[in-house]
Amino acid sequence: MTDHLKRQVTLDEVAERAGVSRSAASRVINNAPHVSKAKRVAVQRAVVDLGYVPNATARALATQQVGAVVLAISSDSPQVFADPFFAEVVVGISSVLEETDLELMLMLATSSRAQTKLEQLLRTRQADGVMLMSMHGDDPLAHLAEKADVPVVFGGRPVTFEPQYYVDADNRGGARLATEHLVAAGRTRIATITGRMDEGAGMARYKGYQEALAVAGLDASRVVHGDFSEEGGARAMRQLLAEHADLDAVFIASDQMAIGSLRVLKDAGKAVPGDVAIVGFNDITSARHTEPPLTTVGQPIQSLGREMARMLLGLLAGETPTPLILPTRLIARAST
Amino acid sequence: MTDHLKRQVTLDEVAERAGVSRSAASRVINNAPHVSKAKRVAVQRAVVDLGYVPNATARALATQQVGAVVLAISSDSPQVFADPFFAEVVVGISSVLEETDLELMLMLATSSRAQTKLEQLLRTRQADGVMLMSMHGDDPLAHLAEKADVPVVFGGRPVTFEPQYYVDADNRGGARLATEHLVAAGRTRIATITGRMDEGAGMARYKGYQEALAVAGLDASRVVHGDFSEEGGARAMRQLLAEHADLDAVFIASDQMAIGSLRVLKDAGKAVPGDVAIVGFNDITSARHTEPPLTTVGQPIQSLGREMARMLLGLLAGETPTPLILPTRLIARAST
DNA sequence: AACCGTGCTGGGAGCGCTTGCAGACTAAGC
DNA sequence: GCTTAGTCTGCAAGCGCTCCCAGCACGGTT
Repeated sequence: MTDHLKRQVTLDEVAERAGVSRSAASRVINNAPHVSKAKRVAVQRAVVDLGYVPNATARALATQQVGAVVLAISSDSPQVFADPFFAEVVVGISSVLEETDLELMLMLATSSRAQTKLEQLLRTRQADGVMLMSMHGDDPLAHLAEKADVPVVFGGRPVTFEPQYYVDADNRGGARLATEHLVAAGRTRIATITGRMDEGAGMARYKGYQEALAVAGLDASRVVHGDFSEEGGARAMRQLLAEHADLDAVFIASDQMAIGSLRVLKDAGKAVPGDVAIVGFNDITSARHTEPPLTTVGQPIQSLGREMARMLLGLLAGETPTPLILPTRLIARAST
Repeated sequence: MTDHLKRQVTLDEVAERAGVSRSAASRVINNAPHVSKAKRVAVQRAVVDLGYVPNATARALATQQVGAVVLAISSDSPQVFADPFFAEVVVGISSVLEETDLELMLMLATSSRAQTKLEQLLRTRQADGVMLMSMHGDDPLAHLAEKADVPVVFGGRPVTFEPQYYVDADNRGGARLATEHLVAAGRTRIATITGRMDEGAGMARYKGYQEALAVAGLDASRVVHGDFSEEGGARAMRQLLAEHADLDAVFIASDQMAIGSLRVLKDAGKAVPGDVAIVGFNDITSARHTEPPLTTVGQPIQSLGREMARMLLGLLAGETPTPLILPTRLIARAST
């Protein structure tokens, strides 16, 4: 703690040094009109001489704009955020925010204390806008957000309703792609391990699977519900094997679960893709390094973040953006 | 954009409804002394009746405290942040911040614009404190931070100097552990693929390797410098194989590089760990899923974040914390 | 010569909150 | 009963900035 006290340079000092009024100085800082060339230059000089930087707080108070948006992750477990997924989203968001004067605040609303904070935020305009990723089913926050006092864009869609503004990945389309891929490979007894059915992504991927099989005229009853986790995937695969010993392929709603499944399959002496073909979802880094490398569905995660930010910016600018669904694509590797 | 306009409830309204002065109301909000029980209760009632939430901006202006700290990642590439490492750090940080009234702001200082922003932040107290992770060598920001106008704690140490407040993982110790493990396994021609030598972690891990071999009286000249990336690891391994065909083990400064190396080793027909034993660093998730699963050094990443936040909190409270070095540990798997 | 833009200019009133301070009031202490 | 200390209480002065507004100067119209 050196000299945290040497007071900040204020607008008044700048004005004085430049020999103009505070109002005039303010105008040139925000380069507003109605300032003569001469004064404008004088102020600019003073600014660099003094090393003036506007006080964001004071400005915020005066303009009633915070100058910051928040990315809120509402979830029941703090660990979800450890998922690299979010790191990527953040990179996307931050890449577009970087070109604005907005700061990014992060809220991991996992404890009830944090949830309350988020709620208040939504009500009381402590941020100019929020990007909300709500992970579990009927999150009350999600509803609250819809009628919030501040613009909200959703990342992903809750299961229970369709928010007004959101950007989502085409989970259903991706799942269909994956399943069709299995069909095209000649598999006929195609099972699925779903994600959590109280999450939008889990539900959508399951629907995609059903659609593809319906089109192909195949049986879509080999279903076990998982939870997106590796351990859950292993469990689900054991159950699948027990209940549907005849399966020759399975579409698994996340790579993590696929990895768990692979282990079980190996222990059970099933060859992949010989006996059973596997396709996962997400294209996490690990998917390239499994044995065999995992065929999976990739989604443009950074774009997701980028588009969320852009949409929010649009909202802040008074536009009325339309929801966005980002394409997913099949990445064929050795597990099919 | 519904009715973002219904004005906020202010302290004055609370005071009026409670029949007290604004000062009194303020005191109970901040539960300061010198308020009679009766008025205290009255104000509290008014607060809930009105749904009052203090305006953070106004408070910040009055108290000269922002109520937020920032996590800044200074780097030349935006992609570094995509590393799950940071997601974990953030989880740690946010878990301790959650119990305070501080918000977390994120700055990925990757463009020069963002760098400038960070610089100003450091000078002008736009945050109450900052946690800085500076990735590349002689980052001018790092020096700037040391004499900043606001408390700064470093995550990891720059190569060029030792900051006053930091928390770091015991990279050197971990590397020593890893190398000793190789020695203990009877390997004698132990090479290393280092990380970037302009990063603290890269340097420290290299030193640890050297130390261990010195103690064991073994040759420490089988060295190739990598860059922490998977591709770089592959490249380095090819070079290593070409220059030191006799090696029987290699300590690789990151799991990513180890993964790249594994591929090269396989192509070269070398068995792991039969012909050459491998140990990585970081214990990323993928490390469990390589073929064979990777022996590696794990570091307590969430703790790193947690301790950074705690240290910053201490600083804000006027304490003078001492730097912290977190232990790393060897995780033995099948590659050794 | 009276009149009307048009573009600058600075004064000053906020934005919502904290806090030093002086006054009022209460409870002891002698 | 009067001082002394102690506890409330509200006034008012900020925190640093924005922005409305009235005032002014200047040049061009009638």
